[in-house]
Amino acid sequence: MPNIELNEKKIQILEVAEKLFSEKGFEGTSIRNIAKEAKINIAMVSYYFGSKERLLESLIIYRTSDLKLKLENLLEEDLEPIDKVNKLIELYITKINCNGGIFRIMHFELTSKKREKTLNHFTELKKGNLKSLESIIKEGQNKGVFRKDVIIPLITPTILGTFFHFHMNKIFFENVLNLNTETLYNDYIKTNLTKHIQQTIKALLVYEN
Amino acid sequence: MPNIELNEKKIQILEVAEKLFSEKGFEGTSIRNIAKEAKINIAMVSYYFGSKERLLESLIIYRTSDLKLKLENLLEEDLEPIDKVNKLIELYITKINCNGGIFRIMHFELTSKKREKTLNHFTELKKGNLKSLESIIKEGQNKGVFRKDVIIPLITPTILGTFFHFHMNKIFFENVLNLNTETLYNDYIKTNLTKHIQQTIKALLVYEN
DNA sequence: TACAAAATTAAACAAGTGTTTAATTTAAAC
DNA sequence: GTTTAAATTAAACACTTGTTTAATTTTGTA
Repeated sequence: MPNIELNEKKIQILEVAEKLFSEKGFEGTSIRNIAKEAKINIAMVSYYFGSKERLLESLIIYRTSDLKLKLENLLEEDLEPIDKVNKLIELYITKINCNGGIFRIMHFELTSKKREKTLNHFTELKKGNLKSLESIIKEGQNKGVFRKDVIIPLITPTILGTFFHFHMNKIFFENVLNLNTETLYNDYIKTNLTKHIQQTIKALLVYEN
Repeated sequence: MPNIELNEKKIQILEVAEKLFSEKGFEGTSIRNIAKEAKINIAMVSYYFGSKERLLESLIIYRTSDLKLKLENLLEEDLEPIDKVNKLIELYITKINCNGGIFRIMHFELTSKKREKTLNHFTELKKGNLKSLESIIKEGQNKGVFRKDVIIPLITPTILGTFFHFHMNKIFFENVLNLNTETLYNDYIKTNLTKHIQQTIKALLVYEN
């Protein structure tokens, strides 16, 4: 196995792997599939990454490394709490939407009992994200603009879950909402779905029963 | 291949398959895994269901057949729209939660490009569910208790997505929320998570901006 | 008891899996 | 130009995959 850093070739392999994993799942994608699509020899995956499992690990780190940073920057900005929440939602969606399909893989494959060890990096990421969200919400609660009886850890499932569920039922929603082209579908996410989630979270945070 | 109806043995196989599929994914589970766990010969799966793919199909039909009925019954009940929505949420969660892990499989595996053909039954189910939800919401809108600018098809992603996302990150939330036993975890879903979703949807539906 | 259908089995099938090997080519350094 | 390390390759490795076969056992019926 060569140097641990990512070179051009490794990135090329990662991106092909991401595409195939997101289309056919981790188990459903063979190294030969990846090699063929990336036009490399099947031995190169083991040569560069060590194993298929470690390829997945590299992919996750490759894709998630800058999200943490962006979230932390958001905390420092001079914005009202509700605007921070809206920006956080937007950040999540654009980030996830721009990155091939890795988040779909994470959402899925990383929860299976088989892959508990690969989970570590992902768990740390999630804990960090939750902390960022927590500080925003608490700021809003202290300012008296957010209600205090919301369960903060359950807000992320609502944000991400809504998005993922929409994404996972792509074919269904393309059909129901008449999103015939890829552009229409992506625009719908960028505008309507994002707005729906923001509207939902805002209502949850400020609505007095 | 014998009779198409389900006998005791077929159900036993279905339930083992459900367990393993939900733990390790469809591709990650072999017929030999299923056969061993169900204590049957590996040929029996092909004998009873024809193929692994058709086994999955049978499993989905087996698990979803009564959900449609229960939803339609809910429509007929004499309840306020918001109570119907709350009951619908509760129905979804208990139904999904009681059924091993098939919904997790559906959520995932049925969205991959590989399995488009198996999708049909599932798509019909989703369309029916959406219609039921739509009629409840519109009733509320006509009565003037629900706002009229919500995008109805996006409500299901928020309900189910929140639940699934929580479920998929089980290990993470067990950790964060100190749900050390299986009972604690299930109770949390039954009470707090359900309430969170109901609270969220209610806020979305009645909150005036 | 005898017969036929259904259920069950072990074995084999061909194809695909991730990984390793050892040989060869390419690139870089001296 | 020679030497050394890295990159790339085809072939083989042992193993698992879903499915089928053909033989055997079990079950139900007349």
